[in-house]
Amino acid sequence: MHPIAQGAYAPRRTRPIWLQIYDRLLHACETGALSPGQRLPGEISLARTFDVSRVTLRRALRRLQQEGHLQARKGAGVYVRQPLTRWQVDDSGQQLPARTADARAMETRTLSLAKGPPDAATAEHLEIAPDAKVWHLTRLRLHKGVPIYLSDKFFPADIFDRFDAAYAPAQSVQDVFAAHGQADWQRTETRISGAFATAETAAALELSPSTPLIAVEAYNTARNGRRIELTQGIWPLTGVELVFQRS
Amino acid sequence: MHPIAQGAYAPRRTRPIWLQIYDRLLHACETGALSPGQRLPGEISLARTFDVSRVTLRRALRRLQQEGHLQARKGAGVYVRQPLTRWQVDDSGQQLPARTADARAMETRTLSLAKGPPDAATAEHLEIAPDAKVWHLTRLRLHKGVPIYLSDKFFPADIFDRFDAAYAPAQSVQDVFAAHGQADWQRTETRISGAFATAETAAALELSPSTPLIAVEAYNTARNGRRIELTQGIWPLTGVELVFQRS
DNA sequence: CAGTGGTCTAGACCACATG
DNA sequence: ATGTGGTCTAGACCACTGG
Repeated sequence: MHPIAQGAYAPRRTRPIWLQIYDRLLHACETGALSPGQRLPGEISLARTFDVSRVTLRRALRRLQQEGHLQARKGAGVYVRQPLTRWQVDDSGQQLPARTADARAMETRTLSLAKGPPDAATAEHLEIAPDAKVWHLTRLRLHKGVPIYLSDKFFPADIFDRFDAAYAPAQSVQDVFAAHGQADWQRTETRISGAFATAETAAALELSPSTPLIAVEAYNTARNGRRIELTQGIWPLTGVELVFQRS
Repeated sequence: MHPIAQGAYAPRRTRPIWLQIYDRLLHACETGALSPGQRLPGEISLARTFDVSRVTLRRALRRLQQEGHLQARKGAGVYVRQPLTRWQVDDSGQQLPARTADARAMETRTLSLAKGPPDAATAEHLEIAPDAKVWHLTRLRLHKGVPIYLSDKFFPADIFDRFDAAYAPAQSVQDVFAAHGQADWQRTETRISGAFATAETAAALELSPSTPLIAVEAYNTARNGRRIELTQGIWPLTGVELVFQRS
């Protein structure tokens, strides 16, 4: 028998079996008995090991997936995720690029960049005409190789006529702003809410579908009051901590 | 047959049955076919209505509970929740009490107020000695009678020697600050992360256990740098929107 | 191809809330 | 006492992944 499953269960009335299994698996993740990247035995096998039905076992696994400790891949198996980052975003002043406890381990991957007509909601957010054009930038941020943040950014194309050329060298939005004479801007509004992973967003973040997420929507505004950027981003509910500081 | 369940299901490969049931129930909540406060038929009956097993039906219900549209009460039934508030908290400047779109519909209920020794973590957060004393205030905020925010607040007792007397008249922390000569303070740090409802927190917020939550931890600091308040609060993941604005 | 996770079924027992 | 939701079981078929 696998060592994780050793020992009898506490009475069911004190704590459901599936939560006791959750406890043991979580403990195994935290102590390193299950190491990141490792593949778990199959669910049928695991259920036999824990001496429960597959349904009960899956309930424990589902909770661990929602919390980001495990990730199931259909047809492949259940894998132990890298421990989630407590990501500290300092959003005071004009400090846009998030400072991180371990900034060198952060990687930004550009998934797509294209110019086109905005949908109605985006046009309204940016306070532009529906027939104007916008740049649409989709990026993924990874910490130690683990995707932790997926964002869509929108910029009015009339202001940033050379977005792609300015962005390409360093994948830096700040560079784009600077190249278009937009050095003086401010993060004027940040909205935080909740959501659940769709099939697509789950795939991008390497999470199980239906995982709870935190969603952010933010505007950057130029000195003259014009909105020059709309950001919509999501990250896993657990394992990321957002920090707002004021001196 | 209940009208909500009318019509055949789309092929299972396009969308799982439980998600199709979820879709229909959600639509019923949004259109008012299921009105707030209403009790749903029992799960066995509902499963028969939707022509699925109880397990499949419960899967749809669970998702709706996680999103705050429904709430199950053991032994009593499943009820339709009041539509969730999009709660806008303006946290700029010294504006502590959250401004709300409909402030008159907000109610604050004090659950407990007591003076005692802090636990180790609280002492560290408030930067006080472990053997100092702190006031511990637990409150619940309701919008239109629906609990949406549960908070624990801690204050160093050496500063606020008459907390209870100053707090009682208006249930106002600001009044306590004013009565102790602490008019000049600042919200210096706000940390946002995720969590899941325990049995206790679920009961207080009238949610189903294991519902995903957003958690906030914040400090208020006096002019001299002394931390005078620690707040730890939680609210349902969905249905609340936190807004940070800067002019 | 075999094995995986995703979905679904038809039962069952329990603790709990309500009338 | 009845009915409720919470938990659990032992099966089954499917789509997908991998060797």
